[in-house]
Amino acid sequence: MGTRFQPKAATPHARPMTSYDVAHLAGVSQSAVSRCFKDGASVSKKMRERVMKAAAEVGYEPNAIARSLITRRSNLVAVLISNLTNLYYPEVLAELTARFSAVGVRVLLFTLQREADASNTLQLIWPYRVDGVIAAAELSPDHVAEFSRRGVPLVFYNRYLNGVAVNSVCCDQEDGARLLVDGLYAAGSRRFAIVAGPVDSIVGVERKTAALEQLESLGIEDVPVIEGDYSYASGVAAAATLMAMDGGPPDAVVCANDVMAIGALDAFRTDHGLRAPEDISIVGFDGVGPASWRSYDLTTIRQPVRRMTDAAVSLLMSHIEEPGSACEKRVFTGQLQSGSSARFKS
Amino acid sequence: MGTRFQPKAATPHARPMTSYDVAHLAGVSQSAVSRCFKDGASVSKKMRERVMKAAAEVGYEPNAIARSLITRRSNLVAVLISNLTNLYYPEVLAELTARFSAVGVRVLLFTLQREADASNTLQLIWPYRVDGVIAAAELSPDHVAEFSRRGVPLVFYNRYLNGVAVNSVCCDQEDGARLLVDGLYAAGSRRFAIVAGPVDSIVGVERKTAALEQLESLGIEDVPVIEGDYSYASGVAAAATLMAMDGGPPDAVVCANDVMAIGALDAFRTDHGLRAPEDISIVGFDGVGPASWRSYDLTTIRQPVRRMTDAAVSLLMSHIEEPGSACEKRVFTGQLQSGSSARFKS
DNA sequence: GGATTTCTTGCATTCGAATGCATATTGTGC
DNA sequence: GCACAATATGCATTCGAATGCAAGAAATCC
Repeated sequence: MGTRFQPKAATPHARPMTSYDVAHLAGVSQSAVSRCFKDGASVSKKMRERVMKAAAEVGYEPNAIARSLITRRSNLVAVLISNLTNLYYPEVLAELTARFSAVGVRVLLFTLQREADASNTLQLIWPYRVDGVIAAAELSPDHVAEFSRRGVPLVFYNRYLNGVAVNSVCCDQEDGARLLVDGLYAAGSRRFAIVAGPVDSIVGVERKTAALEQLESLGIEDVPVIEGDYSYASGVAAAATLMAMDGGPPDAVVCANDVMAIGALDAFRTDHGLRAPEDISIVGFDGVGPASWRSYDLTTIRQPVRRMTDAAVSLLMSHIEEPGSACEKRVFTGQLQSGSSARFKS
Repeated sequence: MGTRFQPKAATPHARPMTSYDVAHLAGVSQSAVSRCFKDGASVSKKMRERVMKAAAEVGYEPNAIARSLITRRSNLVAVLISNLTNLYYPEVLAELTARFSAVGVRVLLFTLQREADASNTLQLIWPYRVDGVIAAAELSPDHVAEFSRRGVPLVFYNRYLNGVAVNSVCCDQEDGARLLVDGLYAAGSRRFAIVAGPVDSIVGVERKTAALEQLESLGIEDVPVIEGDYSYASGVAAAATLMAMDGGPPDAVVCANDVMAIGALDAFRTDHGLRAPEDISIVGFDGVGPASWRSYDLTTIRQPVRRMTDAAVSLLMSHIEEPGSACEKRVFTGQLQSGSSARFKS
């Protein structure tokens, strides 16, 4: 077999231009180039023009890595999300990246398969010296302590830790749960059931607890609670469990999120022959897209994602600008979205 | 008003330890420390122990920024996604980040609101000297040329460019579309309609074109095509349009994605009183979660997301390791997922 | 016009880890 | 125990931009 000539790489892949290249071409010093790319720096108009012309000519872009090293500011934030498959999070993530983009910050994304991955994931984050972190995942108090020890600002999204000072942006779970319970009660429901989230989900527990308390204040007790995991399948399973209860199914089911509500609704109708809202009322929480689909038309609490992500970003940025400022919890009220999945009176 | 004492920042936020700190504590040189954190380097066992002990003691972690600067390897890849609200992408994104994580690579996420944002977004990416890019968004040939000029590996996910050499991982759209058409035809459907994706979506066009060609080969012509935008609402709208057609609605509707199929299905049933599959057969494409929900039970083509993301990651990594290797297009066959939304015979 | 202030600019150093080269140490063979 | 090889280590430099300091240029004032 004859030897073949190995063709050279198609392009020489000229390494990126540096400020020295630009400086050389423009006949000025490297520091001058650097200053031209920093606004507020002391540069004469003439200098700026010359440098910018040279920079454009060679296609120079400042190296963010080198800049980060000296300024100790990476302009990177990490976003931690526990399960992206939860229909609610993609919207949050899209909003977050858009808003961070707008303030010149790049997003490093980390998804956690299991909550236990948090420690490992944090180890991956530290070396990159991110300026801050948004966590839509469960972190332990120890984790939080590590953030403050390192001086890395942290903002929780729809979670927080009891008894630990943290920044957090939340939807008012209690208020939402009460609204839902009240509306169902006012429309005549008396036999309630709750499909809760997993016990390690703070918002899930809050929604459940608030609903139970509100029911109790209305004189309704011994409400059955089924634990789900926020998935469609667990909504379906919950419906089956509720159908098998002594005394028959409830007439109102409060679910800890929309997807379980949808699962339950589907199961009650398809598997068990019930009609909603005639035979059973079902409500959810979040206001995800599919909740508005004609087959479901769910009564739910729509979280104000825009305003919440807005708050999360500005909260994080302000802590980045002024390290050590006091922690803050910002709570937003969700909006009742009334559909035909429940007999409801607000 | 009296002046108040400004309390000092709660913690002094000791700046992160450096390799020099470790070296000093261990009584060795900085280079020794550096070598201990690089496997394959020539370090004695005794040295490694001493250094690791000192490192653990002060809580040292290598600074990835500094490392990137000297090695010219950021271990960062950018993932571009056009619309995260498309139900199909969150799963892709989660898989991608998990797989990149596994090979020690971090993901910078960029979401594009409008396709026109691509140029701007690329400008945000270059300064970070990412090692590579995965694009699930439309890029122009000029954009692609810029990648190769810069020597930055690029892998398209479910898109490509005609006549331009690019790396790409795709689901076999034609094959899937043919499968769907054949099954519908075999079950007796003769009056077809197509709900297509937007014209600037390559996969959408492929699915449509392949379906039309297959229909033609079966002797079915003049098939009405409605253009949608992949949203639920556009599926609903398409159903309305089809209902208003001369000669009544079709008996089989091939939709370019699941969400439009779901929208159409909902609309046909709820708004127009048709039953599926008795009166009308509807099929989708993607195999997203909601396609399997009881209310829909869609017949669709499930894209092998696991294998596709796997391929995308390894394709990108191999081009990072060996710059300039030849471009490759890897096509995966989707799997027919048969549901009750259509009369179907495979 | 000369003195003084205000801008501009360049020089030299810094950020923190990696690495080629030279030197020191250890190990091997006889 | 000696010569030589193999391995370990340190020194000095590098990556690319930012910045304190000092010197030079321009603007201001009287």
